[in-house]
Parts: sequence; C-alpha cells; structure tokens
Amino acid sequence: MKILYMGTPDFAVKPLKALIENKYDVCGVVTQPDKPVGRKAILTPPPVKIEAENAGIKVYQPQTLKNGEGIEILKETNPDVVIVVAYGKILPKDFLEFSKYGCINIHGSILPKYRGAAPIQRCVLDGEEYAGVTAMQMDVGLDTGDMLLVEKTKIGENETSGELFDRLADMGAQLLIKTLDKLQKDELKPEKQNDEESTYASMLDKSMSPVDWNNSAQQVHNQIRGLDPWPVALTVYNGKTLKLFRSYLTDSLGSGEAGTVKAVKEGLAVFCGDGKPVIITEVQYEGKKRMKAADFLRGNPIPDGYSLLKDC
RNA sequence: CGCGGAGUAGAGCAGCCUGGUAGCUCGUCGGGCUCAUAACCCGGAGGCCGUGUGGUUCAAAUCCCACCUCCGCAA
Repeated sequence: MKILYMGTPDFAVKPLKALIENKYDVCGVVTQPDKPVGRKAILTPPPVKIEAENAGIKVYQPQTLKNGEGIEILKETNPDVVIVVAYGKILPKDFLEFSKYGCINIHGSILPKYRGAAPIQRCVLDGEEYAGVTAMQMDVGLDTGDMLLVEKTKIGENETSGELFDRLADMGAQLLIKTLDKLQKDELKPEKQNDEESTYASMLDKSMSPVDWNNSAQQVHNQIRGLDPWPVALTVYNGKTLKLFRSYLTDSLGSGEAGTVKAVKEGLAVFCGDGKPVIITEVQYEGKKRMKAADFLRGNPIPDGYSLLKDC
C-alpha cells in the first residue's frame, strides 16, 4: 500500500509518525511552503516537513495544486491512497480522484458538525461536551465527504484547545491506522453526512481575544481555554494587554459586580456578567513572560474591587 | 535598519530621571502563638544588580557605549 501524505501543522505530525511506525510505505509528503515566522521573520519549515525529512521521505511543497501541479506529484509517486491531515489547501477534483482509493481525510471533529478550519477550538469555545475525529472519503466540498470511521472523547471542564489538540492528534493517528487497516480488508462502510446537521467552524482571529466581562463566567472561561495556544484571550490592565491562558470556575467566592477583581491564593478572580467569578491562574503581561497569576500579583498588586471594565 | 517593553535573592517586582548602606511582596529555614491554619508574631539564610578585559567619575544597579538573552505589537 503506497501512501502519499499531505499535512502541515503539529496536528498532522502524529498521524505521519504512526504511518511510519506501522511500516506503511509513505512514498512522499506534501506540505505547505516554508513561511516566515516570528519577530525576525525567520523562514521556518512546517512541522510535518521536519518529521518527513528525519524519516528520509521525499517532501513536496507546491505553491498550488492547480494547473496540474498536484497531478504531477501523483504521477511521480503513484500512491494507492492519499492521506490528508490539516494540509491547508483545497484539493481539485482531478487530484481527489486520481489514485485508486482517492483521498482520505482525518478531520478534528465529529462530522457533520464543525466542518472547516478550526473545529477543535470551536468545540471548546462553544463549551461542547464531546469532541472527536472523523475519517472521511474526501469529495470536492469542504469536509462534506462520506464518513468512514469516528472516534469520540469527552472534553475536560478546564481543558484548553491546545490540550485537546494533542489528544485528538493521538486519536487521529490511531484512527488513521484503523481506517487503512479496514480499507485493505474492504471493511469500510461509507456513510453520507446529514447536511442539515452540519455546522461550520471558521478560522479564529485576534479580534476574538478581548474578554467582555459582562458575559457569563462560563462564557469567559470557554473563551480563555478555547483560545489557548492561539490567539489567546486578553484583557487590558493599566493600558497594557494582559493575556489570559488558564482559568477555572468556582462558586465558593460568592458574587460580585462584573469586571471587578479579587486576589486569591490560586490567582486572580474576576467577577463576570452573571455575578460569578472565574479564577485566572496563568497570565502574561505586555513585555513580560508568561507566569502564574499569583506571581504576577506579587509584583503588580491589584486592589480588591478594582474594575477591569474601565481599562477596556 | 518595522514599533515597543524587560533582564536586581528561588519567584514576581521597586530602586535608575536627581550617581554615595541592596529594598518590597512571596517562598524557604529556625522559633513563638493557636484545638487548628494557606492566619498571625519574632528571627535567619540567600544578590559578582544580563555580559564587557568598555567609557565617565573620588564613587556606577543608577549616566554613556557595545554585545547577549527574553517578551508585547505589527507582519
């Protein structure tokens, strides 16, 4: 079974590793071109490329798959099946249909919900109870292909998108191996998606970062953990941005006015629109490193009852 | 040359402008109080103040210069 693997970010590394460990014949890896990253705009290769090169697999980084450029790669590598995990580009119809078993995608949600770019983060942001991964036979639509296998998991109360990402990447890797196994035994039963139940998980951006303390504590908590590795929830303190990384809910502090602050042992409690507090445990102040909220408070004491709303 | 912040005790910060004894909150160690404590009281240890074989000065954490590292914004 010859496999062409397509993927770009960290999420796609684990499934690729799984293929290699399970002795699948990965005849090539397609990933996005290197991109400038960071303050110095250093050209950085995608995580998948690094992994592939370590394994001695040939890497392709086409700017586009259109105009037959994708087909060229297929002709050269001649795979039986193409595996796509968070590649980041649309695959044209002729590309999808070229190889024997077409293109199979591992998607980070329980389809048909959360089709699109940011399914994992959207699940957390929405406060969903379950997340999962779906193996799907790709068609020309966006995550609309027939479902092959699904794996579900419960989202932890305080789990961040980043943590869920890691877990789902492992699950996706296992699911991929299972899918290929069944594919070879001809045991897969494609199932159509119910389009009426579908939802779309659009990309995140920085405009989602500012916290509105008038929202409920649960909403704020979901925002903080949902935006965790990026773009990160933030509020303004003393005219400077304060990033909020981790939080949890409690009902042991009574209630307070939206936006007001109280220092507690675990960190910084901020009361929200429904009068309940969210305890913030990890922050980063502008120009400073990420640190425990309790540490931040030692050097930047905020008086109890201070309102963050007037800073926004 | 994209804009900007920061490197001082184990942690987080102040001190720098207006050079002259190393300071705060917390942790840690010892003691006390308490039925008890993440509470309170007393005491102690712990710093080549990012690097320089730099400059100015009677004297540099502090002023000037160069370099290193970390970070926020923008992309």
